[in-house]
Amino acid sequence: MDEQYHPSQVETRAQQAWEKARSFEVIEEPGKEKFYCLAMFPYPSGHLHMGHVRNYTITDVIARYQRMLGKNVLHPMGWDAFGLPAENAAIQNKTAPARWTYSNIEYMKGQLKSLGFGIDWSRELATCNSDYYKWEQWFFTRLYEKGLVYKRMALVNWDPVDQTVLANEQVIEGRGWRSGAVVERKEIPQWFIKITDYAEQLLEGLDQLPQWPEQVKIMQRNWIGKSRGVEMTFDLSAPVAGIGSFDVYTTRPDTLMGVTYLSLAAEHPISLALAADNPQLAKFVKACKQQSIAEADMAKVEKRGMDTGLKAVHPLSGRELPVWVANYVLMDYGSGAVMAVPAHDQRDWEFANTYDLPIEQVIAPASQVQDDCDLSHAAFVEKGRLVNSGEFDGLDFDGAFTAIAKALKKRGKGRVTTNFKLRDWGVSRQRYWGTPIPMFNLPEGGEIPVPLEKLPVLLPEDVKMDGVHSPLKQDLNWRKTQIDGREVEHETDTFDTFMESSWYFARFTCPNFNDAMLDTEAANYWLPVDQYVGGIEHAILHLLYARFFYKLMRDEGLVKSNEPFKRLLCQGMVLAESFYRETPEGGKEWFNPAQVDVQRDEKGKIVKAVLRQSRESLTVGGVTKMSKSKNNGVDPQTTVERYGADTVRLFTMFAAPPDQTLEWHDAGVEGASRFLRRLWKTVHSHLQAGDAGERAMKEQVQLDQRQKDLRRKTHETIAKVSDDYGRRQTFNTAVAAVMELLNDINKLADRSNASTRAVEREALEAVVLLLAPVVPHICHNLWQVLGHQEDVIDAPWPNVDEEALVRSSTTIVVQVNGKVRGKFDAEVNADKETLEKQALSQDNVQRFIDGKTVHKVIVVPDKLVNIVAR
RNA sequence: GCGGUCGUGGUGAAAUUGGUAUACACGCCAGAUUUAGGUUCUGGUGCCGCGAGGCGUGAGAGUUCGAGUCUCUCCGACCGCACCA
Repeated sequence: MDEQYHPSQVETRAQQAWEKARSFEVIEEPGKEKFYCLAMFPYPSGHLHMGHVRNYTITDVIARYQRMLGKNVLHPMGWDAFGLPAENAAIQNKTAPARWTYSNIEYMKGQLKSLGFGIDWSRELATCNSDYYKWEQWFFTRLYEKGLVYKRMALVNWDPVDQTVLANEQVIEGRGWRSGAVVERKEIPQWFIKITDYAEQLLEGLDQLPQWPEQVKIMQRNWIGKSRGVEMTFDLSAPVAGIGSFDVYTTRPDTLMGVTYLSLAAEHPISLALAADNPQLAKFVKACKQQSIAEADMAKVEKRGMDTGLKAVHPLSGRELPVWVANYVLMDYGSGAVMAVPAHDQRDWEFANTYDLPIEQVIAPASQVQDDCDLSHAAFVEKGRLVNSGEFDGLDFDGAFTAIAKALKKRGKGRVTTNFKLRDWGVSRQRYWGTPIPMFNLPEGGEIPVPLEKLPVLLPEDVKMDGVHSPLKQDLNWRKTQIDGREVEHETDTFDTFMESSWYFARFTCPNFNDAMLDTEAANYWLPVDQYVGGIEHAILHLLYARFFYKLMRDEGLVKSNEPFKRLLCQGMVLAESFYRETPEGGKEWFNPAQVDVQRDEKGKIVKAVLRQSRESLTVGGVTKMSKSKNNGVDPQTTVERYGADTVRLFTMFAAPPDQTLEWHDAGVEGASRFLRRLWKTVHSHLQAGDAGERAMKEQVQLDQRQKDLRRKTHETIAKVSDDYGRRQTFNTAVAAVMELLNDINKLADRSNASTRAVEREALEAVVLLLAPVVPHICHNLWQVLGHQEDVIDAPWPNVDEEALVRSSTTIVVQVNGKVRGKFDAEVNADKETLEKQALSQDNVQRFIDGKTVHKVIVVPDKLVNIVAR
């Protein structure tokens, strides 16, 4: 064994061994317990970033741990290869999106291999491959046949100069990112999948996921947003363009008598009809349309509106109420019309104050005797007791809900409904680099799905991008085709890329199956995924769509279970310190942490940061998410080359619990590297000392106290680390526990007799086994030099020797009035009376209860005695 | 705006079921080895105080024998919001 630890040699050796033995390729073994461990597959952007490294280190640790527990572990990897960045990069680099994507995949695959992830590369897939998207297209046509797909008009961001649709991301402060033109909302025909048909199931399914983080389940519940309310009809006092009424939905029918006006979306048919011969209103409608379709922007925008002059009839009171057009109502949500109760809704309250609309109180606080409440500063939004509501006065929320719904129903003006905030999934994208939507458009209007024998609808890969239009839409040859002798046109829109990421985990079970979307035998062996790991940013959309798709596949008979991901872990972001200097123009020039030296005071606090080369002083910009704009990204490749993959993996797992943010610090990486060197050195010295003393262990030599203590520490650590990997998934505390054990081994540092060496051998082997999932390369080598034939990846996980854990005595803490005043050793399981007596006999305890009366003594066995004295 | 999360030493963090606050590591200080520096090793390191002791988990209140942990109010930071993935 080499005395020095050389990471690159050690890592090459281990990686070659795994490659040669195809260690991570797995097949279905019906007799063996399976474990499907999945990381969210990466978008092939060009380079791995630290977020990827963190994600795949977590799944690799879990996968390797489960393998050592004896399971048949599937840990696959693939590429979420369609998407917007490829189109942008293609324009910039004057190449095709396909070429750019494939070369990125090639490079990033090499990076993943250099990190030593135990991945079954035989199952690799890329979603831009037609073998993959063919089945997605087929599945869409099946959904069409089942009536789960429909086409309707829906809003997009429209760039009037480039004449193209923009993603929300491409709209910067209301303008197109390339043209700079003010972006407009536009309605165009788009395909939708009826996720709302599954809203109830998606909601109920969350209750069957005890191993999901509570916060994710809460967010999904809120997103689905099930509510019970009343849908009602407001008649217009005079019909407009043949429209005599419109519908609104409310969860607060108890406030119905307080409605003082109604608001319509700019795109509402009534708004449009009125705008046709009202130039002022037309101007306002146009202004409303120059607004982002992103909900966050909608919420922040200044609320504006315009009175249409039209009146609507209150369904119960018969009062005529003004109808407004408002910029905060969107046609795509609900019915595109809302009733306004300024007294009891904050948004309506603000709007009413701006435009001097009446505010009429109809709810009084339930706790108060008098009816009035102060509405001069804010709306009263709590539920309470009805006032100023005629026959409904005095009712509480539930009573009013029932009574008002009944009254509306009697007049044929409303009904109680269950509503979901969840909206159907719009899957049409007017872009090139995606899965072509498998539909034929008929010349006379309407469409037919592309039959299976004509699938896949291939996306041409050899294309030129002009930066504005989709090559698909430009290519008339591609568009024109025939079916059954009829001239038809291919749909030129492509799918939302969430489509591909909604079922890739199922395809990993049979990536090369050509006869169907899934090989049901393989799929039902591996699925559901036992452990899914990915960023919290996917907590809602991706995870909801994937759950939905899984239920669709179940109903198609492709999979048998109801939920795709049994256990979920959402990892935190990776952050780094940022540094900048002010430029003469008043901007900020950001410098990468790798170019910066920091100076500290005697307490260790950072006082100054300077540019290493010029010694120019910089401003510390704070710890933020690694990003291009702040130039604070740390390149995984450079770090691996400098320290080795094991050091990077160790630091990543040690620096923070997986679900929290992780701050990247080179000093911390140094520490991880130091620990691995110390581990290597300890094993080396241990082997140098001679015979491991296995005979001593076998012959059950009587151990002295120090040896017993180390054995106990060894087995306590095995228990702790197993719990941390398996149940708690706190890898940082697992690593810390192993560090403690290694510290204890080195403290003992007595290799003079065989029985001590035997205890030390047991401890060191435990260290190597326990760390093998985190730092597999060094452990692969150390396991060999410790004399084992089998690879450490195939070694069984160590067992806890319960006998080694037994303690004869334990430390009892003594408190007086909750403050620690002493400690003593006591026998394990000592009875309460003994502990109380011993605690009271302590000198320091006597000092603190002197002159006081002991009122009560609380004894927590084997832990603590608290004396309450006054 | 709505929904969610998080605030503990100089820093990353630990404290798992309400029971010793700060494990493990970084940084810093001192010493040893080497000595060009670094590496390596040993010891110290929450704050105030000479000490006994007091204070201390974003701020404030509450429940409890006992609160980092539970409850309420406030402040701050971060994530998502349906066409970035």
